[in-house]
Amino acid sequence: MPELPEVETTRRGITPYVIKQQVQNVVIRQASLRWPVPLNLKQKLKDQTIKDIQRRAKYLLFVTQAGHLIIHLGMSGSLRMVKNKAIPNKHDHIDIVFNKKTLRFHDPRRFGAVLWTSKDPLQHKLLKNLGPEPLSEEFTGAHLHQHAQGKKINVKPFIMNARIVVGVGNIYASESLFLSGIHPQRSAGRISLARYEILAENIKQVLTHAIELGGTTLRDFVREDGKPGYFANKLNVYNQTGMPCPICKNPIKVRTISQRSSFFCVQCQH
DNA sequence: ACAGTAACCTGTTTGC
DNA sequence: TGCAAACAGGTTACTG
Repeated sequence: MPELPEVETTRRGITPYVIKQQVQNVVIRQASLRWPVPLNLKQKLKDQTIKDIQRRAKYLLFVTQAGHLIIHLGMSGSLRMVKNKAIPNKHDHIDIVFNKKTLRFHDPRRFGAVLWTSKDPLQHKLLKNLGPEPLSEEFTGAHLHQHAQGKKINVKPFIMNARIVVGVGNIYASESLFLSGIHPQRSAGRISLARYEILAENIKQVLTHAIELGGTTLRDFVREDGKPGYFANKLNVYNQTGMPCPICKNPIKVRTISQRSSFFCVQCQH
């Protein structure tokens, strides 16, 4: 479900409710997620105070004195603040209970992850090989161009590779390629530096815009308060098969590239 | 090193 | 209408 804007929207939404709050209890109803939820999570988290919530790629990092709680939402995960007495629904796998409210992790497909580390979270196996944040100065067209040299992979899966740049998922990959006039199946190694500079800029723009609108709700993404994000109204090509291209009015096409649906305009993208 | 594919899991949509 | 196949916002792990 969530790409970077949805994870960032979640982070901003829940932060006011959990910052400086002490964990009263941890309830694990389902420990079988993408990786097993640590059996000692309750023991680690209980009585800890959440100092901050940071984000690296699509991982949320809950900072405490004793270590970091790492949460990834996978394809269908969401975090919501609920009343402490709220009765759990199906797929409400984990509760982090605070004094006033409860943070509830919901994830039907269970591709998400809830982990704990006492060490530097950035050195965690899942985080240490990640590429730059797309909204950082480190991420540039030159960065993309440099890493694309000699690569035959299609540019769409290339920009979705978290070792190259993090946070660009299936929606925003299609959207940023459209804005850049680049065909999703062009070989990554055969794109000029000038075009990569345009692409990097468009990735930043589209992610920033999506964050401002609270992310994209296609089916079940909800913010911490249960409301949707409004970027779905702004999509140019994603999920727009057959609709007129906003630029040339030709119908938008869909094609499977690297096992993912890709949406584009044959007229405007080369 | 790289490219392509299968896998993890459940719910919803699509097509016959 | 019913049933089965296809598909869904992510990422790792395996294959050749």
